Amino acid sequence: MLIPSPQDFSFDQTVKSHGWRALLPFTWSEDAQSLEYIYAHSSGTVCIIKMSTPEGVLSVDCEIEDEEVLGAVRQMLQMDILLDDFYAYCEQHQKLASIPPLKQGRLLVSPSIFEDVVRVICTTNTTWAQTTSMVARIVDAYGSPHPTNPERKAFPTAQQIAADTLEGFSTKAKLGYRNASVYKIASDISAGILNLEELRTNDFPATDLYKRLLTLPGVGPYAASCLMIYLGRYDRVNVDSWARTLVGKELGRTVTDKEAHAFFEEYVEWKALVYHFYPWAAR
DNA sequence: TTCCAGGGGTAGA
DNA sequence: TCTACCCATGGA
Repeated sequence: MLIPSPQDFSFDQTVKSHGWRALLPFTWSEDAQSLEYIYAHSSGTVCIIKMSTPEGVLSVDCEIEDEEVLGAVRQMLQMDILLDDFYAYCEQHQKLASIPPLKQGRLLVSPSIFEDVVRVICTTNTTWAQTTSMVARIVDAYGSPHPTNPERKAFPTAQQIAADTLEGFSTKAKLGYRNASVYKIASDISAGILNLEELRTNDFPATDLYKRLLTLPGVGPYAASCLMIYLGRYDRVNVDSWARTLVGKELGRTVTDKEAHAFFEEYVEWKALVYHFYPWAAR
């Protein structure tokens, strides 16, 4: 089915906005320019959602094509994010002028906040290669298999992880010291103590949302800032080693986290989007 | 062997 | 608030 897209939507820019397309159950084909996601439908069926833009229009191919799948696609590609204010801001700043014509500003995210929380924790203090391995082990060990391609599995629910013991999870997922954090979050969701999805629907002030995210085990300033971006809040930069490198090149010296934050201070509520899509000389 | 990667938690100042 | 230190893991 063909999906009507906002005027300022770019499938290519969204998919390539950061590394999520390389983490299961996403798979990206550079040759076909198509993104696949193994989706656990509420009916219990696991299906493969294939997204591409063969004629410049977003096309979705799935065994199940209903409102739920369409909603998941719109969610993953952030199609309902409004960028008008951000683009107006960019047009007032010469350095950011390239962003609106390129239709940048949307990031690839997961259908559930739990999934993005687990992914982000798996990016902390490790290499990208190890992040992909960690996420792959979680999906392989606990995800529901596709009925006809059982080697392809959906991202597990919190309940599927919590059904195992911490020892079992640690042995299978091998997240190092992150095991306890991810298992605790999954267990709390499964027990009904924690509801991450309410962070999406409730209209929290940004500072409250940030504080709520920081209460999650394994989630610190970097991870919380990442998750805020996925929730459409851009007033905190997820300063990581890459941010320090880029700002360092821009300033011609090595910089601390504090200096990296200071570099983006002028971009008010758009700091994180500016970091992601700033026309860095190195790119 | 040592270092470190898209940091987090804690203790102590 | 800031700094120092440890934290599993696996590749370089």
